[in-house]
Amino acid sequence: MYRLCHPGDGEEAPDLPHGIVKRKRTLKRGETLYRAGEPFRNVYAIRYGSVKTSLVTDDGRVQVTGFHIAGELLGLSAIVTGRYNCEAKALEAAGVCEVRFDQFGELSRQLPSLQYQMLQIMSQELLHNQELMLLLGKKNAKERLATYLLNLSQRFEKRACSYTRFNLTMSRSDIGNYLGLAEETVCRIFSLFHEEGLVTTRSRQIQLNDLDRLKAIARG
Amino acid sequence: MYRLCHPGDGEEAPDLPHGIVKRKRTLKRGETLYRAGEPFRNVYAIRYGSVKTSLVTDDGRVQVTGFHIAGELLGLSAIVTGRYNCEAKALEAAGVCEVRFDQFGELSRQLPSLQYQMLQIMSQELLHNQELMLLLGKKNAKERLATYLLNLSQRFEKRACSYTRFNLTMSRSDIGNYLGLAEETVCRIFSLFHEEGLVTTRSRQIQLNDLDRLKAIARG
DNA sequence: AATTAACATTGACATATGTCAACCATTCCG
DNA sequence: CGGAATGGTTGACATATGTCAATGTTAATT
Repeated sequence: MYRLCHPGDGEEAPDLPHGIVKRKRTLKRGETLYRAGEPFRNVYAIRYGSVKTSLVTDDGRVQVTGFHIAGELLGLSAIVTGRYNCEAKALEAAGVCEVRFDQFGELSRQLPSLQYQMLQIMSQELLHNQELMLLLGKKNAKERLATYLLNLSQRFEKRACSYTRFNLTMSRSDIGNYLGLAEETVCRIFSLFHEEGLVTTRSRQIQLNDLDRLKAIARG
Repeated sequence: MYRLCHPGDGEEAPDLPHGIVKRKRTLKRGETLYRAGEPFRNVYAIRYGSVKTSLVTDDGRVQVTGFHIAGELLGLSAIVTGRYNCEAKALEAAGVCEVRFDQFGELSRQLPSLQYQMLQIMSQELLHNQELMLLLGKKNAKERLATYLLNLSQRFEKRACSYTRFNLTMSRSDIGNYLGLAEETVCRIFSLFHEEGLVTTRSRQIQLNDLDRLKAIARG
């Protein structure tokens, strides 16, 4: 499978012409990659670390729209308006490849598979969004959190990371915000899952002890 | 702007080679265009009428994921898996252009703008999904319904239809389902808006009497 | 290492919205 | 046209989750 940028420890990805097209960039925890309203120039492939994206409404409410980890692509929803509609912020030290979008047309003539790949990525994101709609529209708090944990788990699995034990780089408040729940509700459900032996949490470290039961909960 | 298929009364769109690439199809009210799990072969451009898409969970819960009107494109989230993940059903008599997806690669070599167009459309959809996340995650019932009505209004406006007076082709139950609300709640809010003179409803006909105030409500 | 700030947890209580039920209005179809 | 089916409305009441507040814990900073 074609990759815009290989996630990993920092070796240069061989797929694209060097230099012009992509540029590496590192972010400290809390640093902003782009803000809502800024002109759209680049998409970003995450090499390592994690990034959250969020929208702000006129009246100041915030909606976290996603958490993104190594191998994922950021900024695609900005294509249509030419401006980023959300802001992207590093949740921990992170590295990204900056890919200039205005060179995409050119690039995909040289590399026809890129076009196909792009459709795949965007389609994947649409699919994910639909699952999220289901979560936000129809699931209760337990189901939401279980679904969330399993989704993270799967994404780590794809990236050859441990999928039963990982670090939640986002705060409870971020999780709640993303899932349409209050921070306190997230805490309570974590405690509940902990009591029932489903997960073991120590601060932001989490271990999933019973994937099957979690799946059953996620389904309802 | 390039169009896959011109919405309207049925004249053949001149943009694409006839025949091979696209085929017209008409649907009666309630008829299914595709079902979840079916192999993905086509995307569909709606020429007239309206279509709803919905997901079903293992335990039988349904989530309406969208309502689609003339000029909009259906099926893009199926690209990545090769199967439709939701089902699409006509809300009223409708006409669509069927566009074979396996000819897209070929086609966009002939018509380079198509590729660009495709990115635009998908990006637009991602953007819309994010607004929906905000709605489902952060807005209360009144805000949701106001947002919904305004969104429909805007889409009709783009298509040169009346944007203050239109027909809701979907049931209250569908609207509620889509917005993460009970059918009864939707009814109550409609009644409330009606009492306050914001809208005039007679069954499924609706007239928006005060867009500005609706906008204020939608924002919170 | 001590101090401070940010984050997490838990309890008590409030409330928006869901659920259940009865009834009314439209639309569909023979 | 009439009767049945589907869809819409309203009320009474239940409840999941939010809000507010107090306290504990972890991480950042000097």
